[in-house]
Amino acid sequence: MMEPAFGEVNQLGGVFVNGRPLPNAIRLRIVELAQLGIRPCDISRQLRVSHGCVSKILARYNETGSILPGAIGGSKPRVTTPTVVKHIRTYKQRDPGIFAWEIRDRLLADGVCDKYNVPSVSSISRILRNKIGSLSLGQQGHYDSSSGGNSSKHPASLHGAPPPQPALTYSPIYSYPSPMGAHPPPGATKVASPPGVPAALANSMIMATRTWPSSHSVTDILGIRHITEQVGDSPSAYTSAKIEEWGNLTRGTFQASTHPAVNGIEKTSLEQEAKYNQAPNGLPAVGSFVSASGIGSYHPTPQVAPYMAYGATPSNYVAGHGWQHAGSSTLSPHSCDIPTPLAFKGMQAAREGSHPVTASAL
DNA sequence: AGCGTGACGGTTGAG
DNA sequence: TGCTCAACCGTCACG
Repeated sequence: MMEPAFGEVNQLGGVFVNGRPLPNAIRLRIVELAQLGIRPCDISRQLRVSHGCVSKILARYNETGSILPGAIGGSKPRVTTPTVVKHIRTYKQRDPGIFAWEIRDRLLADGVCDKYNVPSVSSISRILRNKIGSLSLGQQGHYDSSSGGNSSKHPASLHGAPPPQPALTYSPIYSYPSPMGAHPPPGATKVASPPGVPAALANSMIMATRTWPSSHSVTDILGIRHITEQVGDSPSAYTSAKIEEWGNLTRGTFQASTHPAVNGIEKTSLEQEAKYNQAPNGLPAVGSFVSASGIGSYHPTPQVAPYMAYGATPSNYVAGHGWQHAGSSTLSPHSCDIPTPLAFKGMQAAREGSHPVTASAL
């Protein structure tokens, strides 16, 4: 339903899909530009992304070190897991007169829960009443403690500080078991490694961004250069491009810099993209298109079409980066005729100063 | 002019 | 299987 179809155009002429996050390519770009010293307002204009969004993405990046969007959809993990209930029951059995708030304290003290997932007093009361009280406190079916499988994403990763070390029960939820957990962000300059922030995620993104100085920089990673070429003129091209993009970009981004980067972590993001990738709208064309280009290409061929608005815009910029600047560029309705020169100069300068990004893309 | 913020209309996905 | 609902999204407009 409601497939992204064509997206909408914002006041700046940029294309976006209401309700959906901006492609990682653009998110990454925003951060990258910001790191180059470009002002948010200029970034906003150049990428044709609302300043509110730029602001938000940068703020989040500064806070979490991740450029990825938060987990969308789903439900919050339940705090009253079987394990918790089991403990509550135990407490109650040992001390029938125990108060809910005491149980709460004990759950914390015993490490069954941490402050982030400890049930509220009222929840505990409810448990006592519904699950335990009526059970006559007798041992009865033990809940299988592993239910935790609730593989959900949890919001905490992005904003809330996730529990330092979540109760086991939640490990799958709160602490993204990151294989990378071991090696903290090498270059994690800014990421204060937010507690619990999916280290992997942070890492990955960080790396993605931090590594960019390499020849494989963003441009490449993002494969933005294809923007112009891919964009057909037909609507379908437009669409497909968009969809495709979701599938590739990240993949490319992540893989490019950090291997396992992706695991689990931003499952959300990835999955989402995967989803997109699957041509939800059933456009055959899209599907094939996507997969075709998306498959395996390390540097995905990115078709950032819908957002070309941003890609196409600064032709100079584009050209400068070896993007296939198809002169005309323009593909979409709103492609961009909007001149956005200034900032780019600065940016370019900045870039050139540090590292030529050009070539890699080839 | 630039930026932070909240309302708004939208999508997503676990339960 | 379909629905609910709370999470997130980006844009827009206001201050």
